[in-house]
Amino acid sequence: MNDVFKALADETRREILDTLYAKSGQTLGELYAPYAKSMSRQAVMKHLGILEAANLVAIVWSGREKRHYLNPIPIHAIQDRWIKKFERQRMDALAALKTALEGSEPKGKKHVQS
Amino acid sequence: MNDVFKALADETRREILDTLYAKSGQTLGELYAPYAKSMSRQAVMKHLGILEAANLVAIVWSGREKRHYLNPIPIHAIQDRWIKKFERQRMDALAALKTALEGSEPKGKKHVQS
DNA sequence: TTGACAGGTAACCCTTTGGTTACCTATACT
DNA sequence: AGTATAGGTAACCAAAGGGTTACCTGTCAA
Repeated sequence: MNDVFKALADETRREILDTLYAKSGQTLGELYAPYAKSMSRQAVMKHLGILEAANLVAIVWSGREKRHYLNPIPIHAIQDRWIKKFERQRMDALAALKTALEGSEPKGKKHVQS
Repeated sequence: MNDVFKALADETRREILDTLYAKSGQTLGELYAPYAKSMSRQAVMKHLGILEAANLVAIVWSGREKRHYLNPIPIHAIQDRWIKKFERQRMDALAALKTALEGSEPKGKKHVQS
């Protein structure tokens, strides 16, 4: 799961996933197009390689074309095994935070740092 | 939001959030304890600094002690503004992926790469 | 069969990151 | 007042990251 978090840490890679979300099965050439002015094809290839290694993208070759398919499973795994937990007690945590922030400056003995 | 993804990309930092989830309001010393054998207090401090910068953790000083509180909002934001979308069409994406994988090796003309 | 096209490999470069050590500051305790 | 305690700063380091350029390979179409 660490690979997935690492993969998602990069803006470009998240954009690529968004692009594949909009239309799965795109080739490297197609995925590269939007970045043609900002980075090399090889750079995009590296990003796709990382997404592939994290299993976020599955590859299907057809002839000389490589098609990229979004695999939603790892994202779901993160949602399910990690985020869900924090989501569950969100209000509790917020309440605790609020209380802590409130009770933190009486009588000048304690002080908060924004 | 990029800061949040970056912050979550590190295993240690995710562990720290887990620790704060279990018990919010811990001091640096307390949070450092589990890592005492594997890394320096300063290293843990840096991680906390990154979590703080990403607004995942809020600080309250009381005397010479620094209390760390989990802030669940950024995690919720990621869940809501990013993951939710993928979650929504999960089955569609999986179906498309499955179809692509199936239709990819007839007549030896096409081949799949695991 | 040859050339254009889709993609891959490798070496290299600079910056960021995660960690270290050494030393400093501020609060609390006695 | 003096010392232990909680935390902070700074300089430094090796490795990982994101990118580049140059060149190679495999497939399609004329």
